[in-house]
Amino acid sequence: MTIDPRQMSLDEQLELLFQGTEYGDPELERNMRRELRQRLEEAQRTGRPLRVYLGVDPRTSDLHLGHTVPMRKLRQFQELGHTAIFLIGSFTSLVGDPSDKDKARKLMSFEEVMANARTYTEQAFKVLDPERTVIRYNHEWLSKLTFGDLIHLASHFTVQQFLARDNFRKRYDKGDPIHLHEFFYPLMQGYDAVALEADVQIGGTDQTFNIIVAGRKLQEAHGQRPQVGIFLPLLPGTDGKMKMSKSLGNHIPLKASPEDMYGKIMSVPDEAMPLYMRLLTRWTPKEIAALEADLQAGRLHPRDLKMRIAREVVEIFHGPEAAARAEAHFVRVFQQREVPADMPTYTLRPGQTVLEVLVAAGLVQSRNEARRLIQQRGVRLDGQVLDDPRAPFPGPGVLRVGKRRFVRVAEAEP
RNA sequence: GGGCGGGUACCCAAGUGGCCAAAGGGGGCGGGCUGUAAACCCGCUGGGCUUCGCCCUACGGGGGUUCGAAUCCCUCCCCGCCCA
Repeated sequence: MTIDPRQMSLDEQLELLFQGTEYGDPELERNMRRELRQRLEEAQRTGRPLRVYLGVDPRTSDLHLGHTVPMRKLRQFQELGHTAIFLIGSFTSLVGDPSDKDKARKLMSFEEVMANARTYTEQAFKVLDPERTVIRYNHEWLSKLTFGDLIHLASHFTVQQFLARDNFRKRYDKGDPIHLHEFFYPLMQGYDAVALEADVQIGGTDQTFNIIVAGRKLQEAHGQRPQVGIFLPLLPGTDGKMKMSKSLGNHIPLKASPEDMYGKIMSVPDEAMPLYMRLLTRWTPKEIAALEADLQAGRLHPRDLKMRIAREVVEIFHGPEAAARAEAHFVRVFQQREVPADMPTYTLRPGQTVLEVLVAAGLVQSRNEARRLIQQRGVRLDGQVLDDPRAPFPGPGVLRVGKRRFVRVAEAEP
């Protein structure tokens, strides 16, 4: 669905672009709205599209649902005819953004980062329009800065400004280390805006400092008009509380299988569903309000709402057929407690014990783990609990560990 | 550079010679409950084994004292605070 900008008034465009955004400070939001309106108006008048960018740091090998929130905002700009720049933080990743962390991050090697960057770009086009996306890498300019350049950039800021950021503040107050190089991160990101001559930068609410304080200031210092910051709420992870991130282990990867993505969404606590609806689905605010009203009135079971959300999200990334299959799988395995349609096969070798099969089939990580699971009655063959690790394996069937680990055990070929 | 305080399992954090494979919390996993892989309750959570117990490896690295060390000593590395 492409939006024809000529069919939307300036104010309608502005409304769309600000939909779902979150600004802690109403003053900031007013200013950003005003500035964006002005730029949209200029773009329309001069025919020069805005340069809108979103940066991601490829510190891990996969994008997750949290990344897609600002990416979809970028997509909206694309659809309104603007230039979308997907910036890979090939250089900033080496340091890691201190914004969302309460501790310093490991330094990474350039090789690691570039390997991750490749997988990022592939995954990014699940959301962005490849025809209208410019991919850039910030090592292109950041690695060329001299020490003198760095000092010049740094001279625009005070230590107090940095220490006023709550994440640095907290670490400072707790006596946790703050490494000097972490202060360079906002400078680097700010310089990205300069190098890209960005009109707009999109980011999560944790990016306020990097975008507003660092980016705008450095652009001004370089004689550019400061960019407009568009901020989106942070998507909570599978724990329902903390920001989704791989390092916290609460992420849902984009490359998860449809079944896995569906299930992971179902495992997110109910309380997080309002945000999931708003940040991940294609539903309009009106539709969301109606669903919430139904939920309130008891006409809609919380689980059913979650299932709809899960299906919608899987559909966005894997298409309608895969989403339907994922839902069927979920109903079958978790509601009806039946075995899934597909599962890996393990071929039995003569004389194997229960314990040996569990290990050999890769269902457990160690023999002790297998013993524990057996003791906890978490191992079943065709529904029968197996309670003796040393017993010979009974025979072919569906071997299940816990709720979601399955292997079809087959008889050895004669 | 000096003084003081620290470095404990996936994370946070107790423990200051044996009762410590190490309290507690989080996370993860298993079970129960549930028309949710939600919430809630119970349990488990280093590896190996001939498993009411035994062996190995583990409390920043290395070395030592001791019948015995996460706990004491030496040394090295790293962090915080104060001073310079």
